[in-house]
Amino acid sequence: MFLFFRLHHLLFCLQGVLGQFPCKFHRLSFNGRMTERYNIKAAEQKWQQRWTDAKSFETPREPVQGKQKYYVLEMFPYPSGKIHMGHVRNYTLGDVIARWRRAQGYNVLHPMGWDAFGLPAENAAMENKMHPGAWTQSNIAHMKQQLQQMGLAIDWGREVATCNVDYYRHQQKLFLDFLKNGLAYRKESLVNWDPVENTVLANEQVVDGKGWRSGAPVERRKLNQWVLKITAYADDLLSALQSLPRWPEKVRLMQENWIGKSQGANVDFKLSNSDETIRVFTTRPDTLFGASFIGLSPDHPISTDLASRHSHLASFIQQCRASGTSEAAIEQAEKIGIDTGLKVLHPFTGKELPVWIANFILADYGTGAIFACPAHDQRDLDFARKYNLPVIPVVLPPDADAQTFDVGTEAYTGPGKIYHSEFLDGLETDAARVKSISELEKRAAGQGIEIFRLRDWGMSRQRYWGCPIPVVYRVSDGAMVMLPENQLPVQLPEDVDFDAPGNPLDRHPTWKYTTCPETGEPAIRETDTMDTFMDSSWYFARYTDPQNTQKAFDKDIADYWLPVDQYIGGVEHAVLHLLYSRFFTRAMKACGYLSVDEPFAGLFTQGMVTHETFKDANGAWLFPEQVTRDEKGGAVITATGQPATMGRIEKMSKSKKNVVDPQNIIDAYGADAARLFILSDSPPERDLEWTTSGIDGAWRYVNRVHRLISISLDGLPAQGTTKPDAFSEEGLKLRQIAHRAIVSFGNDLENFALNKAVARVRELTNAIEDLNALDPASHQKMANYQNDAWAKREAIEIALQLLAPMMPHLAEELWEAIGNKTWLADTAWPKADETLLEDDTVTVAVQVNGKLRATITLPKDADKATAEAAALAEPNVMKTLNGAQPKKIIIVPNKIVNLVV
RNA sequence: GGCCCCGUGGCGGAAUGGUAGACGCUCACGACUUAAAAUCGUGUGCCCUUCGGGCGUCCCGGUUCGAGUCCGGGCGGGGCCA
Repeated sequence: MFLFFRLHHLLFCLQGVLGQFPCKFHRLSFNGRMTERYNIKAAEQKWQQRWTDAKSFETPREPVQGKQKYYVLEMFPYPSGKIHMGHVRNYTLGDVIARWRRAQGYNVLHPMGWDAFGLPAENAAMENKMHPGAWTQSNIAHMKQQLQQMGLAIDWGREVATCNVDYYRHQQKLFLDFLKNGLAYRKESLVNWDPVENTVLANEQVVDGKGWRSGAPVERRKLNQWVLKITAYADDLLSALQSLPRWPEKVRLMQENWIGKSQGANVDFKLSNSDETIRVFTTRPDTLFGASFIGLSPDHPISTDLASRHSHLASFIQQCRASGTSEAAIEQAEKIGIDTGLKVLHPFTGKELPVWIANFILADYGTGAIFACPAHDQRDLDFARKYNLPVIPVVLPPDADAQTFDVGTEAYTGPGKIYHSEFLDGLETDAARVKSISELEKRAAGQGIEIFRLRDWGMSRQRYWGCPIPVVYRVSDGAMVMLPENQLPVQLPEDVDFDAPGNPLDRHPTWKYTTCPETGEPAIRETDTMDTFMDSSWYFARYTDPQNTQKAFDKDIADYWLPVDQYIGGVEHAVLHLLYSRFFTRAMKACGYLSVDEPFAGLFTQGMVTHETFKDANGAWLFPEQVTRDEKGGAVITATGQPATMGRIEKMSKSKKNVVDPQNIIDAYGADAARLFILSDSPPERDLEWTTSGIDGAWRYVNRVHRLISISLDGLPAQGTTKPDAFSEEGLKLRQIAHRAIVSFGNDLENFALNKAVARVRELTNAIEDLNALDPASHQKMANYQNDAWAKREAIEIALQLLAPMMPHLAEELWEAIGNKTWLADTAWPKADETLLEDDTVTVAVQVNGKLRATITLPKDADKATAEAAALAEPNVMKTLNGAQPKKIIIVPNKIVNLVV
């Protein structure tokens, strides 16, 4: 694994491990001075220990008076075993913000914990014969130690793990409160059922209609499920997105699409041989005259009823259930249907329409029934063509001719003029919708309605490793009974086996048998557990008061800290986790837990960490360290000399073998270098390509800064020395660069442009090097040169303060080395001196016809006449003008002079 | 198919409508070294013979004194929803 690291890194590790390992790199001679080389390992450990011992980043439980609060949160990790580069990026971003806000004087909350329930622990239990709890706890211990090695400014005193009873007991109480407030209910609903694993699968766990692990064809099954009433907030969750300006537009849009509000109408079609009606939902009431048949979902009550009497319908419905329940699965499946023989009457024309059962109609969207207008809906058209049903165009596209317009195999779904539609004729589609609805309402045959794509949240999982649902079912009458608070928590039993498929709780010999809290009669526990998304839907609130044993959290404390000021995580949670958390916050408010509406005021979604991929001649993936690059950019397999093909640059993943283990990086380069590289190359919202040369560059910078400051120590004035009145030209320049860096660095952080912030601080250290590199003889000829040491100290202090959020260990170490007694972690953010931000002179570009011909130096805010005269006097400008008189002269003060000829 | 985002040197990326390429990576040359590594210095968009000039931000068109940036139409890549 370590082969790909260069030799010097290896030696460096050894030096760290063995302490005073005699190594010729250990001491370097520079400018005749012996300089200690930076011992990364020792320094990082030293400061981590100091911060821990001093509880530097622990936040008091009670609100701090006189300070504004700032809650920084990164999405907590699943304890899979060890951290990956995505974690490094996520937690480094958050740490920079937390340390920076802290230095700015905010009362910062920056906690960490573990999303610790979930399926992988059960899989591990099956494979390794290890209890899910033990597996999880040991993963947590290892990952915590890894995160601590990163030097994160985290309040570890607030650590939570969702699998601990201390945490999930409150979740059970929360669930009961939701239940009492009508926000949770039991519902028979369709699920993806894996017949081999005997469990429900989430849609994303169904791949090509088969269970992702068992490979068995998934069935649609009706099951009693616990459901959370997220749809009660559908409208609010949608409209409140506008109150979240600090969320990425992209995420708000994705949630908007997910909630999927549509305006439409319910239309009642009367059956021709009875008084019963079929209610359909449509978003296109303007196309009602184009209706050619009625379609029912296979799970519509009428379908079920008919199937009980007609075996050919029953077997058709059975066939439909063989595919998954997701919209994508239904969309991709071939459209099939069957004529029921029933007829309905069109509410406007009175004409008879046939009723079909079709597999592409969703049971729980709208009413589970549609009217089909094949001319203007692609799915309806495909279906109509297949079964030879009529296609009646009623919307004329803007450029089409009514006589010749014909629908072939492509439905026209755009706007246009209505025709073939009696009283709607001549109207535009939008107006026709309105008119059609009012006409339906007039005839009591329907009404306008808004519906949402968002469904209630089915949260039952037939799993062991999740939060138990605190209800029981009385055996005598089957009644569901909530457990009273004094019988909480319902703890998971420890003695479970994973030898058989299905839910170990369900087959546990004793756990599920209990008594009814109301009557004392025998009762059976709910053996489903909660979806792990519930665990992560309120952890941000628990962090505000994590040690509270009485309740989930104190209301006043949660109200003080929430909403989270800056939440950071991957865009893959743009919909589910973030939407669930927004729902939970509203539900918790409804139950009196807190007073805020939105959990996350600011959201930042980071890009992925990617890496190049390699394959051998047989197409098998290769680890990057198995491959050597040649000069021409090709690659060969190091061991065999066979050529390797370079694949795309992709997200790091074990399956493609393009992973770099952060542990190896921290061991070889140190946490600061890893943090710096992950911040420097790409804007945080974009994908970052991990490269060896990139981390090498960051490592070089760590050592370079250390060297720079080590060699600058001679002649540096003591900390707190009074500022001299005047500096040399060079000294003044350095001061200006330093103070401008404070401003631009701050702006960059405000905008999350951390790559630019890194560039700014590098400019500053480059400028300090420039001053050091000045030839002493010429420097000493400058006025006031002896005061430049003060300017240098100031610049170094500012540089270290700006570096501190990114490379905290190095910054602390050097801060101490220049004689500071207090720590950077406790030092206030520097303030820029206004007088140093602006120059007396400015460089102005001179253009002729928009093309740059010269640059001139002018006093700041010079008047236009001066600028014009200076521009015209430039030799190169005179040459280009060649005697011609400018027709027009545009002067933007301090920026540009444009001569138009 | 609809909606959204993105296209800038060899590479990652900078540029409130105002000097395109900050900062870094790569590479080349030089210094130091017996040598190498490390480090330091110089150069590095393309083209022309230099001073200097020409061309350059995916393509085509537009607005503007001035467009990487704004508008319209393409092409290419990605995301979400179908």
